[in-house]
Amino acid sequence: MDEPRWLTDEEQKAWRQLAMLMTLLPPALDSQLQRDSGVTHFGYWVMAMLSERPDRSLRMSDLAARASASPSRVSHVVARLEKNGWVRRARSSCDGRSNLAELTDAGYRKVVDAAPGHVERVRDLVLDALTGPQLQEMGEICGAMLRRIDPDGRKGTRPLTD
Amino acid sequence: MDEPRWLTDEEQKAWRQLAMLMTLLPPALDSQLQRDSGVTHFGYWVMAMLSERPDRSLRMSDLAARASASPSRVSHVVARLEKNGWVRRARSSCDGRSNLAELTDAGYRKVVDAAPGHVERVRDLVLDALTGPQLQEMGEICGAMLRRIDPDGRKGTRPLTD
DNA sequence: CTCCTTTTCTTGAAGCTTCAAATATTAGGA
DNA sequence: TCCTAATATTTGAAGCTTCAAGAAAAGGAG
Repeated sequence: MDEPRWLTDEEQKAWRQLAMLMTLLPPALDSQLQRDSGVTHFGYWVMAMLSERPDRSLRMSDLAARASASPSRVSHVVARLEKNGWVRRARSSCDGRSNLAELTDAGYRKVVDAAPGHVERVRDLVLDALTGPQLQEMGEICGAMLRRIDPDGRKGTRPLTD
Repeated sequence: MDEPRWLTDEEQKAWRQLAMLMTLLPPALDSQLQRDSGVTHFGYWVMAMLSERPDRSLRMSDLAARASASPSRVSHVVARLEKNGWVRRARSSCDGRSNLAELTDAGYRKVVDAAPGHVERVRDLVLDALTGPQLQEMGEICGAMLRRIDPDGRKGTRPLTD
């Protein structure tokens, strides 16, 4: 029954700005990628993760951890990417439960083609909007919130034997 | 054909933090509200906007502007809220094109009931994660990005005659 | 007054995400 | 070995968002 600690004006103002950003930024990124490359921002993100690996592949669960998304979401997205011929799935040889998602050549080309336009958009909307110190500070601020949301910050996870 | 300006390590790191936050924060807020009150974060947001008005109502277009969302999205959401009996729609008397969305008594109660738990969550994940100066800085940083995304920052809009 | 344009809002379909449940495989213990 | 639990992933349905198109009213020119 404790009276909740309502937000001060300062807090309310800052929180509203963040809420607005969360509402407007994702669609702004999506629309550019969708229009120019026919990919979702999240789909692009997933393929970019794969493209960074030496063998262009990751276990589904590691992919999910790196993309900060639920296994289910990643599974659906990869299914769509696979339908487009950009990703291929194969069962892991050492653990029959695991699936490996691997970027195809077409998928790699897709990422490479989409990257410049996407980077430009990120620059335009995010990076160029901020001063150097602000950029630094933003990283720390986001990090602080992320630690609250996901205390055991998923990152490297398992050794990836296969 | 200009070579795009790729991201520096600093930029990449900061941007990834922000991207992760955009992926994780909305679901984190949604799940609390959905579980405890059966409302979406956006649905709550819309009802909260209405609840702040003296007459608990807004024109659909103003509601959309304040919620930073497309008319279509607001229309669908309000339709759902209306089905739940939380919002009522009525054609404006002075401009037959406009629709007024008005929070019902049940809707008002819903917002009031949901508010404490939601505020607590926002505190937990966002506000309590930051120092005072960081909070201030976050507001400014978000504001800077928002001005890039939506240069003519929608806010007060029209006079609301009715 | 009529026609045309603009504004405001809604609609339906398609796509994406979530949730709960199902499947398949490995691991651990009696 | 067999049984149970834990792990890794998928699936289908329900709900939400977007997109493109549509309807209705207002404003303005002729």
